[in-house]
Amino acid sequence: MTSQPPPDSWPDGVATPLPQPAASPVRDPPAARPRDSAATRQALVDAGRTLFATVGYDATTVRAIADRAGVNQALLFRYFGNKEGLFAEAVLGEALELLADAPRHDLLERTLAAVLDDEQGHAAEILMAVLRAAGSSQVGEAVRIRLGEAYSAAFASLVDTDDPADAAVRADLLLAWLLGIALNRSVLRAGPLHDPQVITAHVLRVATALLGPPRPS
Amino acid sequence: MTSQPPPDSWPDGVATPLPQPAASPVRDPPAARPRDSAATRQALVDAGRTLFATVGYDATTVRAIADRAGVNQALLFRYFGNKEGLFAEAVLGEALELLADAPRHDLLERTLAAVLDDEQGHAAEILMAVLRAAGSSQVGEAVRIRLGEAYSAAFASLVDTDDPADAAVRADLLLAWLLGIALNRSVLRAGPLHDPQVITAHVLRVATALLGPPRPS
DNA sequence: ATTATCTATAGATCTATAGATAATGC
DNA sequence: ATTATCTATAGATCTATAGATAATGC
Repeated sequence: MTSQPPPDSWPDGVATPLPQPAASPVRDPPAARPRDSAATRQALVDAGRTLFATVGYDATTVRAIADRAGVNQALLFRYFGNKEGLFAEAVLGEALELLADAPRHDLLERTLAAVLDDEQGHAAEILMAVLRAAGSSQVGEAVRIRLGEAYSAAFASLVDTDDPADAAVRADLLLAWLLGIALNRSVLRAGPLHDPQVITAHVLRVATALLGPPRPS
Repeated sequence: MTSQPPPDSWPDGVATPLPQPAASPVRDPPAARPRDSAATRQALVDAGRTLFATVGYDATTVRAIADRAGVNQALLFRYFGNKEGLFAEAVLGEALELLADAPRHDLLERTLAAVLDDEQGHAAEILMAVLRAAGSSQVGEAVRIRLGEAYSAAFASLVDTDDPADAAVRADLLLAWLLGIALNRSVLRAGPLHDPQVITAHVLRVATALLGPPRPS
């Protein structure tokens, strides 16, 4: 209600409006990239992924994406139809590929590492974008559900039980945990969950209690 | 990209635009409530809390709140200054009160119950609104942090350790879990995490592993 | 000639305000 | 006279489109 200084430190590389590469005041128009539709598409996909990951779907504007990509905003519509189209390609498509490529035995470790990756590598960005979109209302449920199911199924294979329903519950509980951790860290940048090693140790330890047989007895 | 039927089933009582009480086509203007600023304020607070809880802060428009409350949208600004002002009062203020009133010994059970409450009682709505706002970018970090710290501190008192930093980490991990569960359930309405009893059992069981001494040995 | 890119703008919101109207309190 | 409520609208976005311009390929 009072001062509320405009968020001076944002999630990541995304400073207040957006720190174009280093905005030296005047320079020749950014090399006037040679006409290259593939590169333009890719630039939009990359910019979109980053922004969706750092500020969420709703708060990411088409113009911000285009600006970050250094291309005209009309091209986003030319190549992806609309904002949702770009999201589907830049985030959902890549998230499914990511999962498809992953070996099962270290799925938890790898996903956790992506969630905890402060340098926000490729995988981490995709995951964050998905997780943040899950909190938003715009992006169609159908898509979220499709993706959720894929991850659910993958995690369910880690659970030590014969009951498929039980496996699904426990897998989703574990995913929910990762989601919560990711969101906590994205908001409270320097909060208690800042240290990846500490988090990993706790999560792996406790996950055995969650995934293992119901009562070790 | 293709059909994407407009979300026919929304989180809760909030159907597509909003199902005014039962919209019988023509009726006398809703009883033309007698002038009552206190009641108007309260109606706005209630409507805001519900909408923030079900569709999130960003996606909740001032007009939607006013419509749901059955009052003119200008009154929202008259009484709360702006959208953030209403959020602060309807959600943050109440969330802090909620916590202040809670006895410590069953804090986890009570919070969990609020998260899992499908009828979306008062406490559940407040909590959901907070949790969803945490995923949004609009609502000031300062506020989220303030609130996060309050809950963090409360949960930290549950942890069985002498190291305050360790207690904070584990408390936040538990909170993160509740946050993730809440979001999962708000999105995947009928997903694996639909049964409160099952969830409660798992969470309470596993929480002992998280909160208890590092290695029971 | 084809295709990538840009300009300009329509059209739909959405927050917020200024100022008029109407109901109470005295 | 005070105060609650409503009307009307400014001003800022934001998504999306139509159509012009300019760079390549032949």
